[in-house]
Amino acid sequence: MVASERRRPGPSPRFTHEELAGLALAIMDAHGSAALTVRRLAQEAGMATTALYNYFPSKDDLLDAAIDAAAGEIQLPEPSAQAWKEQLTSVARAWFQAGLRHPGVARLRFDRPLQSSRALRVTDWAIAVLCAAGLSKPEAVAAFKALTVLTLGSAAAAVAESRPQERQQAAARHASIAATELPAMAAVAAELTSALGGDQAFELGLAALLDGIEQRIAAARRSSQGRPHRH
Amino acid sequence: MVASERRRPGPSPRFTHEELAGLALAIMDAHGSAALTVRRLAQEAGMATTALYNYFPSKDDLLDAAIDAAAGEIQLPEPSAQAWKEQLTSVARAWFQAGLRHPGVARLRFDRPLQSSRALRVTDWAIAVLCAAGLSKPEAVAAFKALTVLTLGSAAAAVAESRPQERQQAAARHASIAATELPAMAAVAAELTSALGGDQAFELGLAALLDGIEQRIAAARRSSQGRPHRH
DNA sequence: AGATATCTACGAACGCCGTACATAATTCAA
DNA sequence: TTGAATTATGTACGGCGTTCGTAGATATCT
Repeated sequence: MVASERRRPGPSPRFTHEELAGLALAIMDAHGSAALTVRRLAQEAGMATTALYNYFPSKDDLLDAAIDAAAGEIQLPEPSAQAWKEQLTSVARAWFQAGLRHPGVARLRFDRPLQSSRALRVTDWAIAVLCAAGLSKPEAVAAFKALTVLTLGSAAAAVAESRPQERQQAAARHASIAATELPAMAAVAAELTSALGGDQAFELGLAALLDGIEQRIAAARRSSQGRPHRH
Repeated sequence: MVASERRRPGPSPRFTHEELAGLALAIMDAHGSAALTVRRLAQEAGMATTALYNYFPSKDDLLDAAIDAAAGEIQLPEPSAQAWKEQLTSVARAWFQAGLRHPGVARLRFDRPLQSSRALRVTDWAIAVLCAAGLSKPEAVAAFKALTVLTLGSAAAAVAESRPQERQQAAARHASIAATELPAMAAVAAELTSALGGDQAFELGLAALLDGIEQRIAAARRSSQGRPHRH
């Protein structure tokens, strides 16, 4: 059974999985996620189209590898129970920025659950921080999921809204909003079109979400200290 | 210029846009968003493939119409400044449930900004509620964006995680987590695999986010009452 | 009524896509 | 040297969104 220590004949591979994943990521970054096709990646790598299937069994696995490469960019500080809020804020910001830097990666979070090893490293860190801050296990898991959804969702939405074509259409629509039918939107039309909407929404959402989580922690601590044993 | 009041010769269309959009939505609901192809929709409608292009100039516009149909299901109460939190909670829940009912629609929020008329109706309502609750215009816009990202992102993530194939893979991965490498995840492995994870994360995130927004409103009110005019 | 303009419906075809398969070329162990 | 294992290549298939030329239906105008 341990006989998998056999030799490895045949020509040596011309690329590593890392190189191909990085190249795929670069194509998506430069030309959008729709531009990443098997044919194009093979061409830019200088190999035949179907040779890619010696590295990845399907395009799906190739995408997973590209996501993993992007997830590797996130730096994680040592968990600290006191500064949990600041730490989660800075890591969420880094995650958000990585989503902006790699358009088309953030939205993949909502197609498939991201389970690559480098992404799990972030998950593990965040859950450790949330548990150390005082959340119960189920609450920590739920809070982490809400944080990733807010972070990567904001990044994906900001990317979608930042495409020039979409910006023009949105601006035109906002300008033509009828005050009689959509009074509230007409009143805030200027804010809707503002350029940094995505970042502001993320920052407000992140701060509010963490404030709300802090309240939950305080409430749980209070109730457990108020009547420590129900007798 | 007003001469566009001409009559309309030619055969009468066999379908309305609403009918086709509803049929497209039904196909996505039953068989997943990938199953909605131009050819399949035409076949189920009993028409030739290319006849669809007499109704929608591209598949993109067809998708917009399907999203619009789903957005029409959301019921909106009369805005009330006192009960803003309860109202936003119930509407966000309805929005989330609609996302679950129509898998593949929620994730489209992160591909394109959703600007259809029936979706804008919800936007208008929510911004009116947030402004009436005491938020400034930019804050109301940012808070609304954060709310939609959390709501539809949670729905999209819950849909992605609920596919049987993904559930199996996730369960297998959680079971094989090495406690030495990912200690926090190993400690909460049971919670990670739990079935209702998506709903719980959404509920916690929604409650925490609204609590955080309430804090902001209270803080703004306090500071404006403390020194009402700066003189 | 007939002619005409305008609309819907259709079928064939184009250029993409992901990928299965058969085959050739390369490299190692025996 | 021989043979097995592995990578690389070219061809081909079915499906996709979409374009285009054309045929049929119908409301208006002469």
